[in-house]
Amino acid sequence: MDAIPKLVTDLLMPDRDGGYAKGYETRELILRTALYILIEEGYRAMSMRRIAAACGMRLGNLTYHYPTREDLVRELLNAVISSYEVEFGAIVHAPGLAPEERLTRLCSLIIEDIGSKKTTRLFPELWALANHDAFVYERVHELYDRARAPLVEIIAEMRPDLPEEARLDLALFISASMEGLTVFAGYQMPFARRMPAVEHIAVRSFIDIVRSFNPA
Amino acid sequence: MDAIPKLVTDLLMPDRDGGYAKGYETRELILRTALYILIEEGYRAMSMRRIAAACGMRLGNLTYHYPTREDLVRELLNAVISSYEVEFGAIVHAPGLAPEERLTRLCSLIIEDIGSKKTTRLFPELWALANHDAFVYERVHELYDRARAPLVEIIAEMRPDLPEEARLDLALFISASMEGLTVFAGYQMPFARRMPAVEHIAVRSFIDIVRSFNPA
DNA sequence: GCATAAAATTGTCAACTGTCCTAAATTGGA
DNA sequence: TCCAATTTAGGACAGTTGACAATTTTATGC
Repeated sequence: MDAIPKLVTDLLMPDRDGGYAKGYETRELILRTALYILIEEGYRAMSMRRIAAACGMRLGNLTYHYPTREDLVRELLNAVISSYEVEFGAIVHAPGLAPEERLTRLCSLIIEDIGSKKTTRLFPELWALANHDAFVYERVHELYDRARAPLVEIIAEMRPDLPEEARLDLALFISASMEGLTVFAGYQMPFARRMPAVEHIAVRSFIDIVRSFNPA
Repeated sequence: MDAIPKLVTDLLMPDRDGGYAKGYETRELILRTALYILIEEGYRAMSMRRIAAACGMRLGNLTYHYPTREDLVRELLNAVISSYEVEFGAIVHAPGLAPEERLTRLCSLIIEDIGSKKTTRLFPELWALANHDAFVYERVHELYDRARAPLVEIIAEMRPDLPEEARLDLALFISASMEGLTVFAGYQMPFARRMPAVEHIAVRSFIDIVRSFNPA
């Protein structure tokens, strides 16, 4: 298999404040394992015992590091979402390139990530959780806010004539449009093979609408 | 509150084959209650006891009608998804209308449904479940296949010059694009208020890309 | 190396889960 | 009206869950 560019680091752990290095490594193992189970088997299967067993440790040790399940889930989502935020924060502003070209590259990057197993499996779980958990809701939409920022910037360059609200609406549409591909052309989805063609349509469509949109 | 047009019947129960009317009503109550819990509290909260309690019946009665939880989930998804299929099957082919106008109406209808509480809450659950359950996967994508059919028809009218594959790709993009709005502008989502503006952008964008797309 | 903080083990707890079984009550057709 | 099929109640079961406490083992700065 060819080397697939890893777009997003799996987890961004919070800084170690006190404690031994061993404990820090253990917490990272725990969250990484929990993420693995979440992706492979779903949220329902991600029980404390299941995580501990998959880590090769005892339940008591897991509850030592994460006293409650809620603590663990919170930290897991923080770590996962933070890693996505870092990724999108690192998106280059590629000076000198035409805004259309930058829009194309940005969308390609996002769509490529959507096609990865991790993102295809993880985000539907997050969307479902967000509907019944205020913390997840906040954290997920905070991520999307940041992910839209570079989009808004490019749109502003292409359409300085537009009011800010219209730019936000355009960015929102483009972002939502790409996220929607997850369910249809994401990893092992029925139209995963059509992703390149659909990506082409999407990017063309995005450029067209940004160019031509009139909020009247 | 104004009367909100109900786009989709909650549930489409399978025909009664034998048994008393009472039992049929009970099964409908069970599925309706299960759906309510799924929407309000999520899949994890939808336990057999929780459903029975919310129905005001004993657990034994519930397991009489649905011996296993898997049976219940299966029947629930069948009933829910069937009701969506019926809805999309009933979409009028509105003869005499220009294809652009029919595309606009169809998209408006779908987006309006996406803004409903039921759809906004239910579908992310289905997407998450589909990632770990082959039955849900099949059933959900069967629904989407049917939902795309009228879209493909309209596109075919607008672009008889295009090869069938390109039409499917266009329909896929349009469908996915709308579904993606769920997470951002669905019921009680952060940009629910922007839905009308985003809908306008979406429809304009869809018409443009169908009109201008060149698969070369 | 030693003392101490940190980490990991082990066992327990009540609550909850899905499934199953038997007996009582109800339904609706003959 | 009566009776058999159907529906409901009620209880029991083993297994799982998250949380917790007491104990032992390990890591690390001095």
